[in-house]
Amino acid sequence: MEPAGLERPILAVDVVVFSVSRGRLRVLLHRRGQDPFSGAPALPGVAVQVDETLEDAARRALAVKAGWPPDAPEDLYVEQLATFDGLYRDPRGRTVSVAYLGLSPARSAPVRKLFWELADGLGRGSLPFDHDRILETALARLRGKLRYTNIAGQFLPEAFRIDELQKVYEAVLHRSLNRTNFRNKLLKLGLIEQVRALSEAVGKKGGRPPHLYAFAREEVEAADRDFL
Amino acid sequence: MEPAGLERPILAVDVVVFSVSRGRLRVLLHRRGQDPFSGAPALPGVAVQVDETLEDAARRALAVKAGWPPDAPEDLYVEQLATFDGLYRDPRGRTVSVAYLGLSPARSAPVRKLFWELADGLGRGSLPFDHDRILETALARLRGKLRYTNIAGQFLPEAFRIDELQKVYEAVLHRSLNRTNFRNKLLKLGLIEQVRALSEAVGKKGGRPPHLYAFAREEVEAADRDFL
DNA sequence: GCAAAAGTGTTGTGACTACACCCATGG
DNA sequence: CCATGGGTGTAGTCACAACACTTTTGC
Repeated sequence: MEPAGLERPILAVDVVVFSVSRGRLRVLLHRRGQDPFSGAPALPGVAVQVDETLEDAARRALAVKAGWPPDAPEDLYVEQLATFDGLYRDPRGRTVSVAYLGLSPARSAPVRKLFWELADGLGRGSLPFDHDRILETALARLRGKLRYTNIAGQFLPEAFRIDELQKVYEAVLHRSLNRTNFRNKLLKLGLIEQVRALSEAVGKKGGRPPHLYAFAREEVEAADRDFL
Repeated sequence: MEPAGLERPILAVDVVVFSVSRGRLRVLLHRRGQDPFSGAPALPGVAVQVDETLEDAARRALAVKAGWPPDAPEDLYVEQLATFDGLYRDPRGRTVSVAYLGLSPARSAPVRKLFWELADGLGRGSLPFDHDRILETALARLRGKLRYTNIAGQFLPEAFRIDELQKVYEAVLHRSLNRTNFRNKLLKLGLIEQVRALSEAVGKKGGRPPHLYAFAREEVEAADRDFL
């Protein structure tokens, strides 16, 4: 019934990796090496091969296209975002792209260089294909999940100070939060718990030494808020 | 391993259409006509063609596989759910499937026959491929969106009584809700608004005639609840 | 009048906001 | 001892669950 041959859409993946450093939300982009849009910054992406999962393809895109360290992708947090269709145009033919959302803690300098500051311009007509829309969707998902999951832990080391966590939230949501209530809310929700007092006050100029906290072990989807 | 030639995954769509009738949540299934799993009930799905969008493919699957009326798919609400990978095995080779979630109001008898009651067994080892997991994901999405969007309107006609709406919520969430508070909450959220008093009391045996309500026009994503 | 269903009001509880205040450290 | 942050307490407001009560119909 169906026409045989190569009359099928090409399946690809694109990856949006966010990171927070120096109080700013940043996104991983690479400069395209081939046409179309050669030289333009874009989300890393590859065509999916028959013998790899979508998530594997996403990690491969980071290594092959963006120069991510070959060992590092393994422990990077990634989740599927959505599948994009229609706007895509490519000389190779019709392409459907499964987008992935990745979150990375601040890392070594060579990796940090891959990230671009998420300024107001980015994501509004500045990226090729439909990457603007993918980026927009990724940011919306990230902001949504901050509210009711422990996903922000992916931006930080195992143990962290509450003020570090608050900076992450403020960078992602792009507005300032009340210090006291931020603290109380996350603690009462059971999202984070105190680990131990900070012994090493690294390069502080004063002030009471903070405690260290960690996100609760389980992948908290924070108790589906009841509807009535 | 894989036959040479088509060294790319096959792209397919599967559709989960829910409906509520007689106080029960139901899902559209069809009996497969070909191997594998010939004769077993399954979600309707087709391979995506180069010249159609994913959503078009999803609507085509309903018409071709499930016998959905050819004119009706146009106004059926559908949204993309997620893309499934890995578990899928098919003689034609590696397949990646983009799942769609559809919501249908109660309709004519021939269409109603396509729906299966969502009993406790369904979705737990009873469907072929990874359709159990797709169904589970669809239900979770539907329940989530009930809480903060006007999506439930897709199950009902333009104007409806509040008790009808409550039955929809109860069927989907699978628990009973407090009549008074259900009413107050949806009204205060601004999700629904009164249209006019009901003139025709169709076959009622008594009681005060209800008002008619409608969902607020816009696709209310109900004001992103602020985080602090 | 009485049952039945729709619609309204009331009260207690708990969450969130916006503060003021106390604590522990470096210089 | 004071500047600098970390940590705790509190009062007002608002949303919400539970439930009693009133309204409007059919019979």
